[in-house]
Amino acid sequence: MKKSQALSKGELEIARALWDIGPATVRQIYDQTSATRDIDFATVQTYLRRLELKGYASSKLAGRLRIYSAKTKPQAVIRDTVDDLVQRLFGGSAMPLVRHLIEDGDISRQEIAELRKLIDDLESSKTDDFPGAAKVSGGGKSPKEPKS
Amino acid sequence: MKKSQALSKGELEIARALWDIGPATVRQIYDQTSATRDIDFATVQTYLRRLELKGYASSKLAGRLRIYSAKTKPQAVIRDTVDDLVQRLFGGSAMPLVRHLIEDGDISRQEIAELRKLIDDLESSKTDDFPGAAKVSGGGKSPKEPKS
DNA sequence: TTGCGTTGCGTACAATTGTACGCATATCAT
DNA sequence: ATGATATGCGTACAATTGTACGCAACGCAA
Repeated sequence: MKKSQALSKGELEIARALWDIGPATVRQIYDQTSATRDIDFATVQTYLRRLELKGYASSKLAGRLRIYSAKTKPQAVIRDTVDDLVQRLFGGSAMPLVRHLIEDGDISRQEIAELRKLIDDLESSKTDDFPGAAKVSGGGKSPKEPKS
Repeated sequence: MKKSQALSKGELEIARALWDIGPATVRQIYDQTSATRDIDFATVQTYLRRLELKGYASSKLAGRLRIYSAKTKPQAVIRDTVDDLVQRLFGGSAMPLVRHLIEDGDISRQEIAELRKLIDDLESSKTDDFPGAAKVSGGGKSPKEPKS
């Protein structure tokens, strides 16, 4: 069977809003999203419907309002999305993207510190480990696995 | 003026191949790309045509073969693409993406070293981020060249 | 020279994506 | 009550994207 359908850019945007504010009505998502970019209420509605269709959200009627809830964790979707991009744009290696992000000046001074801490952790957790045996401190996540 | 049209995922893939191997015939791009993923020769042809239409490539006939050349630097396209993703997925801040990439275990140990170096450079070149807060710490590093 | 494979090029077409209309209700303020 | 407003829901439709067919011309091997 087909693997879970990927989200389009627009859908991603809505999904993000949904993650952000938790279970919400169309209007709430609309308010949040339209603050940043020009979008129609009905369009948001459609996106949410499609999000549900694709299995990324669920909804229930509460009175006459439909409440949408995210059904998947952001991490999973983000991973898939980013992986796909990395695949197409860099043939699969993440490093070039990291490099790009860092060199492109999108990282603030303050964030550099955090970043350093991050790689410190990473380094210590990876020492003398076999490839694939990486363990990330803090988040008990399942290891990456070959998909498709 | 009209903002340059974004590239679709498929187009990005082809663009990457084009950057990779430089000016090339359809077949060359096809060979390169089809090694990784299943794609039709004619499809590659179409992508290249569209790439040219959108202004990302140019081409000329050499004998009876059409040679395509990338017209834009990868950096620019990558930046636009990544920026867009970051916008939609993280509301504009790049850090969450960096964090994701690092925590998701896609960075090898060797790359960590490089990453650290990158950060060092960044830190020293960013010291005058906001006015009046000049506090230089590092030795003279090669300044980051402001590209566009 | 006769095929056969290759490429250019025009064209096609289904799926997906972005965007939204319109109607039937339901609700709220007056 | 009544009209203005909001929402659900079905439906629509153009643009973009992914994928490819088919033909004509070209060049190489037999």
